[in-house]
Amino acid sequence: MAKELPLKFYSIDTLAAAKGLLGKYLVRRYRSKTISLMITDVEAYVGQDDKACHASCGKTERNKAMFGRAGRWYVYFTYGIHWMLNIVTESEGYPAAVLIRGTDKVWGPARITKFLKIDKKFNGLPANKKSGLWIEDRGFKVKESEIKRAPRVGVDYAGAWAKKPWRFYILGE
DNA sequence: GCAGTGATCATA
DNA sequence: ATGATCACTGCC
Repeated sequence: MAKELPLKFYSIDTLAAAKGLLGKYLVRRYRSKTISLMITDVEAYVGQDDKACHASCGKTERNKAMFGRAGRWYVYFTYGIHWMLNIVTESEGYPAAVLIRGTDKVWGPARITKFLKIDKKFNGLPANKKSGLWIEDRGFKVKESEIKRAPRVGVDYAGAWAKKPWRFYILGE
């Protein structure tokens, strides 16, 4: 039982979408091979008021994907080496996204993109089979009581927003 | 603990 | 045009 998540799955409240993604499978079709990883760690970035969100300083060439339709990928490059994978949420025009931070087999936002060969090409593409990168529901249920919360990582500069427990994860860490 | 790495953005 | 910044990783 593997059901591709419809794009409308993402056009809801970002925190709800973030929690909903735990236990789902990130699937990459690459050179006739299919790799799947269960999502276990995510962070929510919500709107222009969120000082930790890239969109807090307005729309730019880099972050415009976050302002687009839900269910698209927002992929950006940072620290000169790393690609970060996010899925856009909520309604078009409202900048919000969920960062995929960890999976069962590969942990670490930059490691995931490296492992799955994800780069700028995916920025703005829809999360469906056609794009080669999508998310599936394979029937794995995550109980609300199993979801742990923590402040987001690497956003100390964001003042009060840095304290918001918008990181959601299951298993260890 | 902190260097490495380079696209992106603001400033000019 | 230049300089600062950066949702990280890996090595010291």
